[in-house]
Amino acid sequence: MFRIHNTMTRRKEEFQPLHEGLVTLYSCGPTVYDFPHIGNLRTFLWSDLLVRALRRRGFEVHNVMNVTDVDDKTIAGAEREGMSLGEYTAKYADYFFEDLETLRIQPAWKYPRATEHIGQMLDVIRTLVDKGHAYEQDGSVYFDISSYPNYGRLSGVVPDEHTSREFGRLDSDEYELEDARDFALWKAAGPGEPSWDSPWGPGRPGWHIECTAMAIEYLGETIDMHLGGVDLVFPHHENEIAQSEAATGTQFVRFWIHPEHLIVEGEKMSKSKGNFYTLRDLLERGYDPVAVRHLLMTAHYRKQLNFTLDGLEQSRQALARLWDFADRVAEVPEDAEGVDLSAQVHAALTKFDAGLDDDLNIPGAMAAVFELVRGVNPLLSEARVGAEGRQVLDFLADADTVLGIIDHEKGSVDAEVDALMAEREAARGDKDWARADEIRDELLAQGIVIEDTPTGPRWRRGEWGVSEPHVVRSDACSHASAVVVAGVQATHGQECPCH
RNA sequence: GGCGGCAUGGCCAAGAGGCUAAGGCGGCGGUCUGCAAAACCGCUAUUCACCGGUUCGAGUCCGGUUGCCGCCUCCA
Repeated sequence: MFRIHNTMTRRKEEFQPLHEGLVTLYSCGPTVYDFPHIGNLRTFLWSDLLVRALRRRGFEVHNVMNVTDVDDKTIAGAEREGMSLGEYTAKYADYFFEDLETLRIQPAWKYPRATEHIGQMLDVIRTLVDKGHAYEQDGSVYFDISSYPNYGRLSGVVPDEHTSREFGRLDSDEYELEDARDFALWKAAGPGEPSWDSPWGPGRPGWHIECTAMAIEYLGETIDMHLGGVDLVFPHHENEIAQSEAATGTQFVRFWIHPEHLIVEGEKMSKSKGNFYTLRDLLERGYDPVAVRHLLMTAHYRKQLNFTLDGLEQSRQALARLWDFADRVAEVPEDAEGVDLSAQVHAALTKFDAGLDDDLNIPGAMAAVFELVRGVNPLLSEARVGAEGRQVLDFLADADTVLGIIDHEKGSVDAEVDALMAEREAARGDKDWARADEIRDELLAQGIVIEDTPTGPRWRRGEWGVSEPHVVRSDACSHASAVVVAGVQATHGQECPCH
């Protein structure tokens, strides 16, 4: 039984989809005007984890994430970089998709672009005007909040004239509105701005209407889940509800899910504070993207995550433990005799599922994985794990369909390393410790750690997460050429001018 | 100013009133090892920001105080 917190009711509720076996999920996606920062990515990651958890529960999931490619920022950005709006947004959309892939975020079912759904938006706006929920003024169309009595139910925020005036919305708005709270569904084109034809003259859609139109287009008038960062609760999601339900006359969203923001070193992330990170920034510092993924999911989604470089280091160590464990289990010979592990694996699986089902408690689920690691590790050391180790590997693979952090490449060593290891074994046989240690040091310098176990020596990477050279795709950023070799921090430490 | 959220060991972080307060990282001691490494064991929170209250019983519920964060304005 899957339970999830619903912002509308402010409590955890048992989830069942409207249509048996199929979950419809709409997640607010990026506005493609800049590189995604780690805060953006955390929200997208939680959307990914939700989808993965639902799929593991046996549901088919139709998840849609919009790409906002027309608004004030994209228009201004295209102007600044001397590109067309289409070229400009395509460039940043590519960066967005690259980052998702780097973080092992599975592709959504659909990624609709706002500019490709202008017709559907105009349909909704026309319906709202016809039904008396919206009005035209000077070529723009506004939603009449007073026509929708339930406004404010999601956020608890009901702006009144006093609030609006205090924050200058009246002054800053060049239009004369009947009600200061009303928001734009359609904006009349300004000079030189990209525009589309409409019954009210050339213009472009307001931000809120895009989600309504595209959600209805792909998922229907009532969707099971809608996810977005907490900052979107008001006014974005509040406005979505108002315009959607006013247009369709039926419930728009059954479950509202809002991941909290992350903060950096205890403070809100902002460019002016110098604590603003993109994924690329972290990769250039030599961190493994999987460590970033791990760190972003260490705190429950409804709690703020304090993102620190020290935390990234902790994640790196935790992954090293996990990966080395998985390798050691995988290295057990097929025909080895061993003890029964089914009870331990079953306990881990039970606790793992309980975590996922309880409002997506990934930290709790992850604890189940580590408890199994601690339970099986001593058996490995004593060579008491046999063919039953397969159960452990199956569990890890199963858990990883949600977590997405366990799968990794161990890589291989070349013949020269093999030869050195053999030579070292021979030296040890002769009790030539000096030569044996010399070889071990030599391999260590190459980033390869040798461990002597009861069943013979084994090798592993010395610095999981920083030893692999990681080159950001050259077309993504011509300055990003950071290469980290064998656990040695990159010397390329300059800020990229393009960031 | 209005509204909302959070405060758990050195760090990160679970914990829908009641077994000895998960898990990860780090530190110290030990076992194992030719020495290491890894792994494991023990120690590192008689206590959950502070003050009251409800209850047989509260980290978990209520009120207050302090601190931090967020929304109210573009924002994941």
